[in-house]
Amino acid sequence: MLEKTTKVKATSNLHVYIARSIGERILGGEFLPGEILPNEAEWGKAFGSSRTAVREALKTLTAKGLIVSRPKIGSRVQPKIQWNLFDRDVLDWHHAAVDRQDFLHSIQEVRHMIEPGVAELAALKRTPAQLERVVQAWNAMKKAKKLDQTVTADVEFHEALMAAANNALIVPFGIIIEKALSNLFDFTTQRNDRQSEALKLHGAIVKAVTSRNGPAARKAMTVLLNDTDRLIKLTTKPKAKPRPKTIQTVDA
Amino acid sequence: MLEKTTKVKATSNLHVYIARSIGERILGGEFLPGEILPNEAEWGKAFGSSRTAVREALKTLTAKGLIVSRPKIGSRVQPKIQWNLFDRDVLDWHHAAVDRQDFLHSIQEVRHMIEPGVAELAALKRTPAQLERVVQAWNAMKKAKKLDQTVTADVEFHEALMAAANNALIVPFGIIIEKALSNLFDFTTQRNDRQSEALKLHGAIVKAVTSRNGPAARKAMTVLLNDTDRLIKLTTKPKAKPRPKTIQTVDA
DNA sequence: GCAATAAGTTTTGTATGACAAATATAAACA
DNA sequence: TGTTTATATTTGTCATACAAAACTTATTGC
Repeated sequence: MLEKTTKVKATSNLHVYIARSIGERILGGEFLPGEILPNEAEWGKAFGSSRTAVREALKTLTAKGLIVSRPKIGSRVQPKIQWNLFDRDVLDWHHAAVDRQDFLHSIQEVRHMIEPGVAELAALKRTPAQLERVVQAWNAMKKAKKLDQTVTADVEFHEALMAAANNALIVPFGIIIEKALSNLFDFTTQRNDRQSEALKLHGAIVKAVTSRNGPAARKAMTVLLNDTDRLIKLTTKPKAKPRPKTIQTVDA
Repeated sequence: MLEKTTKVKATSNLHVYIARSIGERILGGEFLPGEILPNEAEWGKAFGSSRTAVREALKTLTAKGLIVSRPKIGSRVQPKIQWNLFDRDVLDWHHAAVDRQDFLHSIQEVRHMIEPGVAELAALKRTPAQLERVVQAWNAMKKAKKLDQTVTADVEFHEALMAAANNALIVPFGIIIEKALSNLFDFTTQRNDRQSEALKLHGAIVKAVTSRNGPAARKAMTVLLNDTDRLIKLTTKPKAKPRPKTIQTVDA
């Protein structure tokens, strides 16, 4: 089968490459939960590698919750509930397997749950240093010339906010934000007009966090997210699908 | 306190044991972000194991975002932002390293962000089968005789709700819920009086989800979480702090 | 002197072969 | 029929060797 050489990232590590290859196939639905993968020797033959490299790859997949291995049984794909979708790799593999707009929609739903609360907590619990980081990210957004600089600063802004919320369990969400914004980036290369609007909305958050106004921070974040929703809807307007009719995978 | 025998888990797998040992030490702060771990040969000597087993353990830690390895450099502890705290193992290791009440507090903060939204989405997007699962979990809560049955059913209830929200990115939160409730379990072995109250609050969620009433579901979940907060405060009453002064997150 | 280049060193990465341990399945037995 | 015992398969662990990467130091050329 023809592997696409594009975007392969020239992985210097064989076991990383193997892990990604198998991981993508699991996330892509080729191996369903409950099914047994080919055994290690077979993978080795398939990749032209040693069993050692295969095993290290499988340990990676195990660590991410995708499979479990047992002697005599082999490696079985775990139920989806075990999958670590908040893992950067798993998220990438998942992303490659689902419709882009559905993916963005899922992300925005989660952001709407998390980020207003994050903004509020940040406003209430931030330290001066944490505020400073948020402010600097905002300044970077203002100064940004190219779009990728804007995206980088934008991601930093949201991650700084999360750090300012002073809750370790919130930090992992940064990955979601990053994914969302870098995806949006691809959509919006030509819509620089949105820039100033987005800047203003971020500014409202900065102001609220600075003045320790929790409810205002929450509200400002909600406004920003609504604006992002609008942007997504604009740039990815559906054409052929009168009824989206997204069939959701029902878990057992 | 009498540990349940399952807690030790008598890991039959050496590399799992090694991964946990090193993982706990990283989460415990013994190896700080940016620092280099001992090399693979040294670990092997320390554990009396082969380099192979150590390497598989390190691949596990790498997959969970704790370290990165490079030739000639060694394995370096990643910045915390890379750590997959939503991973069951990492969460356990983290849990072992922080104050229990702080941990529960962090979890509840996140639950307050996520779960009202989950309940609302579930009410709006659930399928009949998904509702059925929620209802059955609730029935199991009613029927439960022993406390551990209650906890199991409670976890199932919240996970069923998450599944009913029909957003793949929400599923990983189940781990957080599980952790919170099993922790609460240890606290509340003697407070069976709470049971009927909790049941009623869960019932309100069932009703709202059944009637597809999003806002009511959101509200009912918030009420339940506030009750849980109260329970935590009761069972872990602070001694030196006369005024807890916990800032309650208010939903819009 | 100093920059570019080469050599050396350390650590992870990969390969190979062997055997141990676990466990589902089949066979033997009471 | 139900229980125990073999057996085959697959992962788990070990030991050893060499390749590849990347930092450090020495050498070379100007």
